[in-house]
Order: sequence, then structure tokens, then C-alpha cells
Amino acid sequence: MSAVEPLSGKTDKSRLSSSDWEQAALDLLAEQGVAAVAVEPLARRLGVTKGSFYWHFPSREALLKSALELWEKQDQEAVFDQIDAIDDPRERLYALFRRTSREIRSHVIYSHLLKAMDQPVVQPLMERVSTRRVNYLLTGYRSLGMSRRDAMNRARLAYAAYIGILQMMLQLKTMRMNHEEYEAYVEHIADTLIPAAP
Amino acid sequence: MSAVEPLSGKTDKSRLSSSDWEQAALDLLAEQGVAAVAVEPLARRLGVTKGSFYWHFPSREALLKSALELWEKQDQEAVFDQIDAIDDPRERLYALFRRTSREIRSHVIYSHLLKAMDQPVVQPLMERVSTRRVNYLLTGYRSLGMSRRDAMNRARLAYAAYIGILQMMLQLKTMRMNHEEYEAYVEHIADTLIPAAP
DNA sequence: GGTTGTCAATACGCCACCGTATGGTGACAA
DNA sequence: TTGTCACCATACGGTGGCGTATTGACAACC
Repeated sequence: MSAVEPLSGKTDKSRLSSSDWEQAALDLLAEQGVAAVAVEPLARRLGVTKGSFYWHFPSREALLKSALELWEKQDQEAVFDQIDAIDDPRERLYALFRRTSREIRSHVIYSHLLKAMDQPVVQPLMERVSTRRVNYLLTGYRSLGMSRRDAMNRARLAYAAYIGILQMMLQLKTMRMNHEEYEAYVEHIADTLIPAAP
Repeated sequence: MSAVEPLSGKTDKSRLSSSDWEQAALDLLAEQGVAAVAVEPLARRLGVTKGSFYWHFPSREALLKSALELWEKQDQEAVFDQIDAIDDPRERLYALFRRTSREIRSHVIYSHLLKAMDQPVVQPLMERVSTRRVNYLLTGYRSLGMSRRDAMNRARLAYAAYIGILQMMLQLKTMRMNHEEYEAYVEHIADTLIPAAP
């Protein structure tokens, strides 16, 4: 943090910083889920021993917390901040659907976190992120003229579909589609869940 | 199995059969997920030691497999077999949505299994169950006159919504609703995902 | 050139679980 | 009454993770 750190990126620099650990934790999380984010495996992957880890973090939980907060920030920027630029509400919803369908890594992590909601570090974060997203959908539908009640139900339905699709695509190999099939599927979803123009 | 076993149900009988272990495994699974189905905790709960367990089963995995096959059978009977009685295809779909929204335990287990798809015992089972269900939806939509492509996409969407709602209701406490709100939500879903009568 | 601060290795104790080996016990049958 | 078999207890070794304590290496700075 304090040093200038010539923009080497992340290649082997034989000394690690705490953000190196966070980065590696997110990588492992995306690949194998929350349970895989363990101290000793991480250390092995980074080519050191856990003696190093416990200098940077007091516990595994602390690392997880930091890494997840990092993800939350990146995720926010990746999708929602960009879509706010669009003015027309219907177009904004369509863009949200399409764009979300293309983002990968952030949603892979979200999906893994969904499976680990029993853990105390994960649960509040997911509550935050999820309600924020549903509320985003809610205001989207409201600005399309839907009643509060309908907009809420539709937002919940759309978000449930999002969660479900994540599972289907990432877990159920039988259900995977090729590219064009997937594109058509996303369009079908948008057409079904976004009310037609008046 | 061989003995007559006076229909005592399941109260303490101080000697256990393998189906007692399966039953207890399903209970624990419904309560705490796949990871919690471990030999020693199970034995503790049943008031014996694992010396007993390894007489009935060769391994933890074998128990899991048996228990899951039991669940698959029960689940099949619980919902789908009953709905087939309904003749009108639109009514059958509505009934499927409503009935599914009321079934609890079986879906709780499904939700837990969804989180454990990385495990070799779970994965093929879930592929089976899920494709079976999606195909059920598919034929439902087809018999409503939808094109093969549309029906497939709609079936996938409906099933994705099912999965997502499971997660939202069971994991995201923020999103829980009271009874009437939930009923209205289910109706909204059905109205949105089942095309209107011609 | 010694001191300090930063990162890392080693070694340890702890816990929870898996699976094995072996011996015990009670009910029921011969 | 005595076996036998079905079920269970006990004790053990192995694995994989967490966290602590102690010492080591190396660079920066004075």
C-alpha cells in the first residue's frame, strides 16, 4: 500500500501483500467455491506457507470478509453503474438483462456465495447485494408504469429467474446451451418479463 | 426388512435398521444440508456410535446414495404423479405451480442438493431430476400450442424461476413474505408464465 | 554496519471427520 | 442351554484443516 510498487501487475514478486491474498482468494472462490478458500491450500497455491498468511490476516474469516467486500465493490461498478446512463426505462431493463447475461466472473462468484449463505460472513453481504438488485429492478418496473405491487412481484420473479439461470448454466451440465440458443433464450426471457410497450 | 416390525413407526427401538439411517440422513439433510450428513454426527443423533453405522453401510457415500434415491422416489410421488390426473393442460400447469408452491420438505432438500452439485453422488441425481421436471414443463407448454422452441424456453424460464424462488425464500431472509403476499406472488408468476387462454 | 520492520518457514497442538479392527451383548433358535 | 447372528462399543490410525509461537531472512534506513 505505502510503497510505490512499479506497476508489475501481479507476477511473482516473492513478497506478498494482503491484497495479493485477497486476489488469490477471489480466484479460488470463483473456481471452487467458498469452502475452497482455506488458508493452507491458498498458501500452497501462492508458493508460501501459512506462516505468511497469519502475518497479513488474523484469521481465515478476516480474509474472506476482505475479499468479499472487494468483490462487492467490483460487482457494483461492473454492471449497475454503467446501465444508469440509459434514459428510456424499457431500454434500461433490456440492457440490464442482456448485459447481465454476458457478465461471467462476478456471477460465478455470486452463485458460489449463494451456496454458502449459512456462513456468517457471507449471509449479510448477500442480503445487501440481493435486496439492492431487486430494488433496482423494482424501480425499473415502476418507471414503466406498473403498480407497486405488480412491480414488486415482477422484480422478484425476474431476480428469481436470474438466480435460477445461474444454477442451471453453472451446475446442471445437461441444460447448457450453445451460444445462439442462449441468446434466443435471453431474448425470450426479456420479452416475457418486460411488459410490452403501450 | 425381514421381520414384521409392529408398526411402531420410528420410536426408539434400541436396534436400528439401515432404513433408519437413511431416514435420519434425510432429516439431517433437510435441516442442515449435505455436508452435515456425516457419520459421527448421525450416530450421535441416533444415540449409537459409528460402530453401528459401518455394519449397515460400507461408507458415508453409500448412505448418501441410498438416502437420495429414497428422496427421489418420494418426490416423484409427492407432486408429479398426482397432477397427471388433471386433463386440461392450462389447469394442469396452474395446478403444478400452486402445488409446488406448497410442498415444502422435498424442495428444501432439493435446494440443499443444489448447493452440493460438485459432489459425485449428488450430481447425476440432480441432472436426472431436473431434466425430468423441465421436460414435464416442456410437454405442458407444448400441449398449450406453443412452438417447440418457445415451449422449451418457457419451460427453462419457469424452472429457473422455481430454483430462484427456492433460494430467495430459504436463504434470503430479507425477501421472505407473509402468507397472503406469497400467495399473490405465486399467482403473479402463474399469470406471467402461463400464456393467456386464446 | 547495525537496527528495525516486514514477510516467511518450521513446528506444534487442537479439532472434526473417515474408515478399520476387534471384541462384546442380547435375542432367538436349535 | 448353548450357539449364532445381528447389532453395537471401543480404540486406533489417518487426513485436512485452523491457529500459535518461535525463529529466520532480507531490505531499508540511520
